[in-house]
Amino acid sequence: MNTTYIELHDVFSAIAEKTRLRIILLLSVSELCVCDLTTALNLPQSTISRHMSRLKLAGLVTDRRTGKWVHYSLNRGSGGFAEGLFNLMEFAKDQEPYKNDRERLIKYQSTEDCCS
Amino acid sequence: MNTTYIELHDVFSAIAEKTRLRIILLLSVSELCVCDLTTALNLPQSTISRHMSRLKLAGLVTDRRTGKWVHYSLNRGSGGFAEGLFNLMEFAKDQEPYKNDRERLIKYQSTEDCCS
DNA sequence: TTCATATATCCGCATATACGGATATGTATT
DNA sequence: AATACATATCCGTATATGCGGATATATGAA
Repeated sequence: MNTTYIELHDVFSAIAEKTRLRIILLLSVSELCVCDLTTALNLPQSTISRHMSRLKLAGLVTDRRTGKWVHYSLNRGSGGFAEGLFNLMEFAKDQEPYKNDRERLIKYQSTEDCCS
Repeated sequence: MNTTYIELHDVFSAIAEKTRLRIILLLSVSELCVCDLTTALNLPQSTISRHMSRLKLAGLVTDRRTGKWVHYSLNRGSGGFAEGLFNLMEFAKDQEPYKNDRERLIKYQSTEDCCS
């Protein structure tokens, strides 16, 4: 009985929040750590961390610890549902605020480097 | 400037509610009027009507008036995004409470007939 | 062990939204 | 017009959830 039983409501309510949508759209580009997201979205660390925990619980992201840093990435290939959602959302990647978020992240990553 | 601009958050927050999910899964079987949904879900009419208005605003359903009755159906083929969502959700149709809702609706439709 | 840094969790507050009875609107029918 | 029925909207209440500073935990360096 270890089959992952997906509840539509759990997944959709995890996605139905503006900040978490921004996070997902950023993660669709590359794996990121909490400090990356904090900078790109200009939000307190506790806010980001809380959202990541929610996304993880819904099975939408996975985390990987490397020393002090925790790297999050989209949980692709986990059976198809989450993957299907991510693909559907792609069309919005050049809308705001997603496009701006991506640019801010790239600019930041090219200068500083929180998780070296 | 009449191109329908889809906001991810609007659509997902419309879907991320338990009753509205049940409504969408029922509509994926057939077009229904408010009285059908009220019976199948055993909820007050005002509750159903309010949810329908929300789903319509998000572009997920369309309505069609016939006399006193308003028939709602899924807004398929409206560009792909909503359609894609509906297809993704199909996998859950035999989970509860969706399966039970469907059976209750069918049983009711075979006896009474609110919208004749 | 002590300190610094990254992340997670706690907690009180503010806000958004679902609820459902009451009421309004719309559409026949007589 | 008066009535009946289906649906939509209003409104006060209850609940869920996001917020962010404070604090706890985890890891590595000195």
